[in-house]
Amino acid sequence: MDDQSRMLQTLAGVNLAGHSVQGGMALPPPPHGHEGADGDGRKQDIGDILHQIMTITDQSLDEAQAKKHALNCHRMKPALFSVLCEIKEKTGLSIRGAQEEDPPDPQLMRLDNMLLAEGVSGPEKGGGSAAAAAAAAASGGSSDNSIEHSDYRAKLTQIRQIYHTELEKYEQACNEFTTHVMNLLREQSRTRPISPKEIERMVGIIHRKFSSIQMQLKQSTCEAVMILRSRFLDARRKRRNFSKQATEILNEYFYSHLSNPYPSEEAKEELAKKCSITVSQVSNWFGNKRIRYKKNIGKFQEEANLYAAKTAVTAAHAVAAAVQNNQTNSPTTPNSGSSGSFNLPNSGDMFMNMQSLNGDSYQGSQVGANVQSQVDTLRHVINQTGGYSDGLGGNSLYSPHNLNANGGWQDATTPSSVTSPTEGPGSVHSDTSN
DNA sequence: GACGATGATTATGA
DNA sequence: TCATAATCATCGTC
Repeated sequence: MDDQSRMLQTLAGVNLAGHSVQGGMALPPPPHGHEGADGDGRKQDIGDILHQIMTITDQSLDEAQAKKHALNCHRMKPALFSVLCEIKEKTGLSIRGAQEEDPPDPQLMRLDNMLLAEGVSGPEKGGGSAAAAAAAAASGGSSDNSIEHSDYRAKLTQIRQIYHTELEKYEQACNEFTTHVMNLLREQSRTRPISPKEIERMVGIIHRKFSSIQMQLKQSTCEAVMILRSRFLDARRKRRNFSKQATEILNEYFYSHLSNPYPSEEAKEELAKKCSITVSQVSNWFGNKRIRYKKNIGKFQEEANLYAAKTAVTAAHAVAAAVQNNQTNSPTTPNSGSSGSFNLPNSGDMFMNMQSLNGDSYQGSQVGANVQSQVDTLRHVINQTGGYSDGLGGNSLYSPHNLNANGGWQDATTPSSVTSPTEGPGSVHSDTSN
């Protein structure tokens, strides 16, 4: 037996009077029977009320208001009201039993977590995001991606702003609608039994509806962030040629350190700073350069000559100045009869001769950390002009005799290891052993 | 669009 | 961990 019929029966139990309802829904004919005169009176009352209730919606607003007032003042109202409340309470319990204790939506939780991690929701993370930072760290990049980072941050901030604006709008709309519904319910509670719990339940329903809208908003935001992120990461993969100046700096270093083109960390950092690229980009560049140079020495010959010639003068000047300086500082130094000019050998390690220039090593002299590289360059020029031939080919001006038989660069015997005691900490000389 | 140059990535080895 | 070698993907030039 359902609640409604039970209600009617309950009402019938208190002597429901039979009445046909005019102009509207017809109630089933009430049972007639065995009631007395007093019962007839109550039947009449209830019949009136039912009639009024059933016809109230068919009437104009004024008429309805008048009827509502009449109903409110009816002597049977409290009894009817309590019955309705009882029924509604039971109905409400059954509904609550089915709907209460909603477990948190895992999808919503995921969305929330992601938005939080990306810095879209939650407290402001300085406009940045963990993703951007992680991506930067992963690339080993420091400042190279600053432009992309700021771009990413700006876009993320935009998304964040839109998200919060929309969220605010939704919340406002939700609150307004809730208030409106609550007012309506309170208003209606004058004529029909609406318990505070029921209002609460209604509010819950509204909130659930709005939260589903919110979820859509969160989903869209997440998608936007994902797209932005993938674009950002793709952009990072994009190759951009280094500036001409940067390439020149790197090439100069490479060809002037051809005997050992392995820049130290410090050297890399300095090169990176000079070229406005990252240290890892410098490493990449040298890695590529080494392998490509080794693979096709002939192809790089011209380039090598070019850079060697370019730096030769500088190198010569620097070495000469250093020697002169050394002579000035130690006038009685033996074997200083070279007068700053090099007795260049056609074979053997030029560097060793440089070392014996003053009858001693560079220790104590201020020749500078770049001497070895300059020697490399000089050696190149010497080879070029002096027709050094190592049998690799007639056109090998700058012969790669730094490459060992295995195709690798000399390591332990490279000048770098020889000069290491004299090199200052700030030297850009390569000392990375292979 | 083809092609070479070049920066980045990845697998591998010492 | 770093260097090498191979490879990918994009850029720049013709």
